Amino acid sequence: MAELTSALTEAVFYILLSLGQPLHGYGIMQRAEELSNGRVKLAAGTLYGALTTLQEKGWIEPAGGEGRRKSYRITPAGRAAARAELARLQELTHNGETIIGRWTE
Amino acid sequence: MAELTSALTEAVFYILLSLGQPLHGYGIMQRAEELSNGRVKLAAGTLYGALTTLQEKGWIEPAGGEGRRKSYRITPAGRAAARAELARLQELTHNGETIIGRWTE
DNA sequence: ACTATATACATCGGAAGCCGATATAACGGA
DNA sequence: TCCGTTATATCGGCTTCCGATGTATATAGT
Repeated sequence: MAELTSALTEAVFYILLSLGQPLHGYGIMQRAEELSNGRVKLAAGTLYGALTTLQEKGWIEPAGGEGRRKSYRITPAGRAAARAELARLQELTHNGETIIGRWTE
Repeated sequence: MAELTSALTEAVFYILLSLGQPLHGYGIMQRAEELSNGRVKLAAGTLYGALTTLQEKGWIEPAGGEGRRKSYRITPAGRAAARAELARLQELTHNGETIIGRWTE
């Protein structure tokens, strides 16, 4: 019933955003940093752990791979999750702007 | 280092937003639910745990209390943290909108 | 007077997520 | 040859959240 658990972590959100096209794990790391203007640097443990749980949820799936690389692609369920998260963020941001905007100091 | 740990949790963000005026713990629970349009319901463990850690960080402080109630107020450091979090959320939302907007399906 | 509900604070164990360190290994350039 | 980059993976530790449980008072209905 927890509404908070339904929120995606920033790591997961950027992983999903990084998969506009199929990409391998290390590429996701770099793309997430690029998409966030250098702010989000995924630790290895975070990334590879998330890749496992995201596959279990059916939000990403293997997309082959060349050599050592393992590529992943986002699934329709993954896109839906990212869109739902965006809606949550928009509401949260709006609420924050409204409330903080009323602070006098 | 970790850019992700610098993010506030939704629970903490709403607790700070709830403290536009001094309020006691149980009141924060209700105010957070109200501010989020019923979406965020803080569990007791989450709330009272967070009140302790937020005091340790100096983001909130005791503000007296009538009878059983313990009131808290937000500190300048707490307001700064909330504003920084809002900026992060604005950037995150903007990035999400841009990238998801380019998805074809 | 009895009972139910709301108010109010607090702690506990479990689950999940993130981090940094560590390990392994192939590749390319100096 | 040595080093930095690429690349995947696991581990222990820490923090945070949740739901359950416990305790206690206040209020309102019957």
